[in-house]
Amino acid sequence: MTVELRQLRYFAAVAEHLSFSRAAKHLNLAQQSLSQQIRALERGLGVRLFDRDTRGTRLTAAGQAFLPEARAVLARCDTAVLVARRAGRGETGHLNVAFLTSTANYMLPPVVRAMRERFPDLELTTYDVPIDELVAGLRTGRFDAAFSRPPLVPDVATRVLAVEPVCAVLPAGHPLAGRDVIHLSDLGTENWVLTPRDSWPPWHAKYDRDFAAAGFTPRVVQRAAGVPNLLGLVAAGVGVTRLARSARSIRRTGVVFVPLADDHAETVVAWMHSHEGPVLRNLLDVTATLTGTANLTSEG
Amino acid sequence: MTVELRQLRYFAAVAEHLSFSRAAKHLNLAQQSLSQQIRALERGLGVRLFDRDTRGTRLTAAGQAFLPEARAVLARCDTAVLVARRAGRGETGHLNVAFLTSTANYMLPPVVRAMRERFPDLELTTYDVPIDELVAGLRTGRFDAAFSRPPLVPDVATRVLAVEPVCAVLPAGHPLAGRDVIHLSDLGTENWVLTPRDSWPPWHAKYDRDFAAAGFTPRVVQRAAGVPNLLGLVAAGVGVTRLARSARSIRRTGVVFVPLADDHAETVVAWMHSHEGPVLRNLLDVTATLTGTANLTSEG
DNA sequence: AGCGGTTACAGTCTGAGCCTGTGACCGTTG
DNA sequence: CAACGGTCACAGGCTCAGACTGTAACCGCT
Repeated sequence: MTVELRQLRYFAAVAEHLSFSRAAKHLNLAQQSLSQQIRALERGLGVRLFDRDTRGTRLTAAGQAFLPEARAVLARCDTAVLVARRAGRGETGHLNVAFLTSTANYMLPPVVRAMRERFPDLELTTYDVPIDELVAGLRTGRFDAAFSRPPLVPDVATRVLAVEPVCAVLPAGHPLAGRDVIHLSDLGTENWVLTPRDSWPPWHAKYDRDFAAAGFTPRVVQRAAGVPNLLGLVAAGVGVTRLARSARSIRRTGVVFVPLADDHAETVVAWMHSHEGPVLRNLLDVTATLTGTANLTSEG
Repeated sequence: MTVELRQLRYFAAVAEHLSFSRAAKHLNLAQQSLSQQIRALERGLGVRLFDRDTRGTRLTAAGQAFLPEARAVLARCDTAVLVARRAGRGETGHLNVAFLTSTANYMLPPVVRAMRERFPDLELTTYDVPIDELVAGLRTGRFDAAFSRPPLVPDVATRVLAVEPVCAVLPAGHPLAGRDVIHLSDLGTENWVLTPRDSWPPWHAKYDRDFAAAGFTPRVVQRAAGVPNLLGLVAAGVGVTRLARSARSIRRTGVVFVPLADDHAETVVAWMHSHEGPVLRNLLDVTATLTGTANLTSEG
């Protein structure tokens, strides 16, 4: 037979009280049962741990050597249980989180700050990626979660965190730059700069529907990947574009953001239902808390 | 319910094989029993450790966190068992050993060397003490064992390790210095130097019997505690004395050792039966081995 | 001698740990 | 699409370990 933790607890109690009777009371056990368990432990080890007679109980030298060891085993097991329970609650472990480049500047700081405060022992790794890599990463499990615009694919779960106006982005000095709000149809005759069609087809499909509803097909004179590049082209007078208002913080010169009537952009947290675990649930809880207490898109 | 080592072993096996069926075979257990035990562990912890379906078994994040902890507990327990067993065999622990001053020079080196070789993890402390302190130390438990002349008291157990001639110790140039052997009665008219009567009464009682059997009462002109002091007095011509031959190594000038007919001195290991333990038994075994392989009194 | 305390032995009972049998599910094969 | 072989989990049964109570043996105190 092998040693069991129950026996180590019994042994440590007898060693502490130097009395089977008192230890048994402490353990809520009959003294006879305790005596039996200690004898079984001694038989199992092949070592006498206590000298005892009707006057009392004393540790043998082997018992004295074994006591700190037994206590260390018990303490180590308590630690193991704690580690398991904390991991089970998602308080420890690892989380890989992707940020769509255009949302990273205003989403990453509050999310990372809040997660570090709530779960200081959680290891959080963040990635700044374009949309196609983001969705692929979620699907393969490389990313546990992502902050993005809605990817518009059925297998990725999302929850909206923030909604903000979509703006026409015009070169400084543009005739419409001073308006409080304009309609997409007002830009039917402008040159446009947009991201590559293959950068994320579901989004371009939506753009096509939006322009058709406005009654025109945009004259795309240049394509560029990434919001900073689009902003540069607009500032250079190459064309206009359409972006969420929070993109204003990326470039502040040479461009003007004018809200488009009836158009909004959502920021979402995205994940795969099939890859859920306690750490991810904690992240979702934290982001739910964030949306109730702060205007996320104004930061950056 | 609390966690038991058996469950940790089962958990580690399933984690290693990533299969209940294979782990059960490895553990010589029915797969159904293993499944039950793991579920009981998960209920006890309140944490799911494995994801499983008909395709296979995978560790959850909590399971991954728990695995090294579980293995550490099992390893720590193996260590505890080893510590207990080694202590039970007397391979570790502490031993306090006293040496009668006059036997230390030739007994201490081989005893300490042999014990250190046989039990490198045993902590050995040696003391150089006079006979009264030596016996008192055995009785109180301060010393676990002692090397000495026979203390001639009934409650101290002894085992003879060596026997050597007893010699008359004469000043250099003494008329009897050139003899091969003399009788105690030859020294009836000499001045004598001896240790104080109260240094160890049982020994002086024996000295009295020895002198009476030789037919005289020694004229003790000086008393001195300790063999080196006695030798100095003999060298100074103050008187003669009687010592074991091994005392020759303490002082080599001004004195001559002439064997006394029919007189021998024993060197013993001494201990209290009521204070026995595995470490002491090991020491006794080691000393028994020493006496069979070396002439102890010739060293020093 | 009686009492109160200690630990250990003996007999009994209950439930935990193991067994076997089998169900439900999944992937592969013919 | 049915049969097969593999997986893990449920159900029922059996044995014995761990708990109980009762009591013996021993020791120190009064």
